[in-house]
Amino acid sequence: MYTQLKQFLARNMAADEATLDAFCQKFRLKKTGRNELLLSVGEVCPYIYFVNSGCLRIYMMDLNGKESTRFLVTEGRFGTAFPSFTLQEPSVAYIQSIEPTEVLYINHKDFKALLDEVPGWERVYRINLERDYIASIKRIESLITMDATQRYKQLMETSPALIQRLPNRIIADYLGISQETLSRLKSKKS
Amino acid sequence: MYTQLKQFLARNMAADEATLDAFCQKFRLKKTGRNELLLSVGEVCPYIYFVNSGCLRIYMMDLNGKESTRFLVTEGRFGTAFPSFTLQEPSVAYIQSIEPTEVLYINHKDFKALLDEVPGWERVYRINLERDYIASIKRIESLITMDATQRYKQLMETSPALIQRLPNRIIADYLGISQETLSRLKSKKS
DNA sequence: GATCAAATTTGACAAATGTCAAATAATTAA
DNA sequence: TTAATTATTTGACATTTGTCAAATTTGATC
Repeated sequence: MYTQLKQFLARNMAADEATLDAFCQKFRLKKTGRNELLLSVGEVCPYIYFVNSGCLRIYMMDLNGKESTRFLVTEGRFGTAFPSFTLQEPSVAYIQSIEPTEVLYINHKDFKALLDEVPGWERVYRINLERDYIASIKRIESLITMDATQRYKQLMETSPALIQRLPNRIIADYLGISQETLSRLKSKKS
Repeated sequence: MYTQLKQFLARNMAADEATLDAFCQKFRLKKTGRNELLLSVGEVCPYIYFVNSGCLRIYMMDLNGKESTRFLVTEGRFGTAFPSFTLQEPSVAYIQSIEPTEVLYINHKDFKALLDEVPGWERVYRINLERDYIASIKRIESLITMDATQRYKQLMETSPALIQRLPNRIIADYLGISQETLSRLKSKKS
């Protein structure tokens, strides 16, 4: 149950088994089905999730019902409606399990406590924030410098598994394009 | 010289004057002119900057010479070519002072040392990372959900001072649109 | 203040992408 | 397996945005 979370920690943190266990025990397990909603717009996101298996999708919906995917979180990664969870304010995004998914979750108060109580965890968390922030900078760059074709091509190179795994519709609104445009890009490929 | 940096620290950190002084003394002062280049593509970014006055611009340039602005950093904020500085790898972006600018700067090694040596600093830095990351998430959202008109309107609401202060060209490539399109949006406004 | 350079605006047109509708294909659930 | 749902593709067209060129305005420098 905690195997992957421990691996995640051990990668960046020199901690003994007791510390790792104490850390992990703050998390609880949840299993969800396909297309299950974990958070709705307007709610304050209470949890941050660690994905053991499956895939979480954080997405927005506009007035016409058009969806846009902010993030996709697969095995071995933390994910949440980050602004809502961090600032404890109402979310503008939904969280959904696209596939049957197994997650570990912890509430905001306990998560903050971990930062105070577990030596080394604040550093590990900070380094992960840096990594996530860098990933978001690269995504911003691709959105302001590349057209749809280039963005799709880049995603194929960096995350081919995602493209195989997820429906077209979700890949499209992750890239910020319509599914029809994506469909045409895929066929027009040389 | 260190007034603003101390204020920045004091906002989130309970530290005595001696600690603040020790912290600040790791930074050196630099004054730049208009449109001066602080970092070029391909270089490993050695410094993170704290802007006392003026404005830094982190931007990219494509093969045709078209520029895109990744970030704008004004008074009282830290800024750098973040992926390059953090990972100490070659930068894909330039750093430029758009206006005559006064910055404090510190190299990567010393900056990392601060995280170990100054109690409370890692927390302050982590909280700022969270804030910057949240800002970048909101920017991604605006890029995948809004058209040019909406993005400009949003920028007018959140940062009217930036629009007044900076040339059209830079606002445009920060929004990911051409300057001609921006010019038309401004006149067509109802 | 005059001159030069840079920034902005405007027009005409081209290219990219979105929208809507329908047809087809694939997947899920009974 | 079949029926029902969901996903994907395709066509026709509308809309948005980009590109290039030129005119105009603004601002910097001597």
